[in-house]
Amino acid sequence: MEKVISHTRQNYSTQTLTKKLRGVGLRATRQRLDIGNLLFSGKDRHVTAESLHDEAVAAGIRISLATIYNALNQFRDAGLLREVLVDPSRTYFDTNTSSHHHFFNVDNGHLTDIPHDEISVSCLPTLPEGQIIDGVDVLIRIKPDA
Amino acid sequence: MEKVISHTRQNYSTQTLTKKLRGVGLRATRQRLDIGNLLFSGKDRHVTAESLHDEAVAAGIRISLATIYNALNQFRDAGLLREVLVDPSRTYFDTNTSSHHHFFNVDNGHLTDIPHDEISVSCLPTLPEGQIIDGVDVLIRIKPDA
DNA sequence: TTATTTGTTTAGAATTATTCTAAACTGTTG
DNA sequence: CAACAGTTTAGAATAATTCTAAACAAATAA
Repeated sequence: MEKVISHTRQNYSTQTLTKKLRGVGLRATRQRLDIGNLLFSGKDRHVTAESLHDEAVAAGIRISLATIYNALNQFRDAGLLREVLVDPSRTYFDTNTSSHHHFFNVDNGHLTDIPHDEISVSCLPTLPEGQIIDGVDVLIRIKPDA
Repeated sequence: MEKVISHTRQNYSTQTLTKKLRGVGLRATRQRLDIGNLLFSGKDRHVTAESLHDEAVAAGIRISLATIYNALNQFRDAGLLREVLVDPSRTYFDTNTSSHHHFFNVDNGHLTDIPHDEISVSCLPTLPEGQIIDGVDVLIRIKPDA
């Protein structure tokens, strides 16, 4: 029986990712590197724990669903991901953490970013006593014409 | 053993409520009248299935949690309530169905309305091909100052 | 009014997303 | 490399919500 040495997946530099994780106080474990690789390699993405797990499994990555949940929550807490509210029945995460908003296609559940310069909120409202703004979310629900 | 005739709760006219329900194709059952009474009697409200059930029980209303879920979903589908996205772990309903937005206090979970004239979204963004707007939600998350 | 039909309620089971537990394991630091 | 603290994991636990199917009540027909 031979031991198979899995060759390193490395679209996004492992070194860069490691720094990113260490920078927010997380150890660069194999699992976090693997999913970080899936999340941060290319363009911005929107995932759920389940969808990311499916993708990892399809890519031959050995990782439990619980670890995906842990990592997504840690990444969010660390500011590496942003949680987006679109559907009360599941949680979506966005790799784009910059200030921007979303289109949510109610017909097929697809979520897309609205560049921050394409929308603006005139925030006149008086905040309740002693409160400050933690964040602003704009969600534009869209559906097929007619 | 005497039969107790429960006297009618009637802050909000039962007749008006009955019309409201019939108007959207729902039978005016005792349970729907009772919770309609809780929801539409006074000022605008924000509830969850659980919170409304607790309130009903406290008011001596006999109604199961499943019925609350059914009714809230039916009321929402009928346009009598509006679902508000604030917390992926539970669903909130707003009795104010007019166009308006929300403050969500992340510290204590309280939800308050922002009058529609106190905020505006400059909606320049180009919609994806063949799509139209179904609705726009603005959520301003607030927290205690420092 | 009574009978029939169809919609509604309900308890409890089932489902689903998510978190917890505690044991095995692995980065990291000295 | 030793030791510790952080991490992963399978599986159990939890919590919100929906489902099931039997009892019941509102609307309608007769």
